[in-house]
Amino acid sequence: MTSTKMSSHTSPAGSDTPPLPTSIASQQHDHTHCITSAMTSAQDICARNGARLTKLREQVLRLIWQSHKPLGAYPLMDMLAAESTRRVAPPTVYRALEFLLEQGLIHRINTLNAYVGCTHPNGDHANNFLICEHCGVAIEFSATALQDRINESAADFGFSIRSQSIELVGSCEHCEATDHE
Amino acid sequence: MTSTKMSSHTSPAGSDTPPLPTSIASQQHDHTHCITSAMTSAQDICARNGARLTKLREQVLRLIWQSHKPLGAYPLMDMLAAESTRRVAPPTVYRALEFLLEQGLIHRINTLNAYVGCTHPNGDHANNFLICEHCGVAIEFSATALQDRINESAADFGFSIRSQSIELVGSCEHCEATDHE
DNA sequence: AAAGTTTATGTTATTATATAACATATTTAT
DNA sequence: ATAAATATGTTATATAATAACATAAACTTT
Repeated sequence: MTSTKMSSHTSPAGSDTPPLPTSIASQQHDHTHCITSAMTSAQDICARNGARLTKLREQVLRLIWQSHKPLGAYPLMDMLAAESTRRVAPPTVYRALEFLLEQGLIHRINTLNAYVGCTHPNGDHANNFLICEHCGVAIEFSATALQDRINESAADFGFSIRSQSIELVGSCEHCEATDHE
Repeated sequence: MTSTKMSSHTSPAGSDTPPLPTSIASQQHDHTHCITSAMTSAQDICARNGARLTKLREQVLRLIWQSHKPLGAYPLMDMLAAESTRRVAPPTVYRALEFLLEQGLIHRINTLNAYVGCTHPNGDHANNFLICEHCGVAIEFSATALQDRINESAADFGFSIRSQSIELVGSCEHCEATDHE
């Protein structure tokens, strides 16, 4: 059995999320790969949508992808300012975020008022997250059986879903194992 | 077949939510009953918890229960000010909200930054909502099958859930039927 | 009932998050 | 080259929430 980089990107049993590493939480994955893959994917998607991934937007996306921890708009603004000579104002950040949200390249985590890269911007884009209170990492996941129950619940009430937000806050495997008071 | 007040409080098939009227969305339910029942229930719960449901806290809860539409802290503040002679500052509101959240009497809707009365403060308190973009009503629901899939997804990742937020945004049955552009 | 303790509320200031409105620059289309 | 559309810059402001400290009300102990 040969070990490759991709071999660390396995899914837990029962989950539909295919390329999404459990090990994101344990910081043991090839994150450089995450970034380059996200940037390439972003270019493809924007090209396909006839949307312009400008220098600024690309820079914002790259900064968000520095980690799997949702990043607030103001910290992001500071990072942009640090990489630039001129000052950066809120609308600059929020417009880039708006664009990236529209293109499905990032998600907004409502419980944190923060933004994180979408790990499967091509597929379902289901917007389901496991958010660790200890390390700050947000793990995106999808599961057909879960989505079926969601759709069922909505149908029971005659409700039409336009967008959904499922955010489970707690402790990831790594942090649960580690000692945290 | 005799028609009673409670008869309107039926649940859709497949849902576990027992006393929760579909008709909340269509504004055809006995809302006075919602309020009085919520206030009585609140008193019981606080008494049981040894928590003090003060005049202010009760007033805030009553104001939140004026409708099934999540209410922002600042609108709530204005309503409090309108009912009083003195001015009301944010901490007054937020402390009352914090108390009511702790007692499980209200929920915070993250996608709206707003607060709504909990329609089953005794039971699961699952924090699942259908939020209508058109009329603003938030319908709380619970479903065992859904919760099972949620727990399953978390377990797949070795994740321990401390709190969860499921918010489905779209159109309620009534608004979907009605003409809205 | 008086004194001490805890809990709740009042008050002022500030932090955090996000958007409105308008100006300038850049890119795309004609 | 010009016009139109799109993106970014800039200033001001709206909206949401909390920190820090002062006062008041409620319970507790004697």
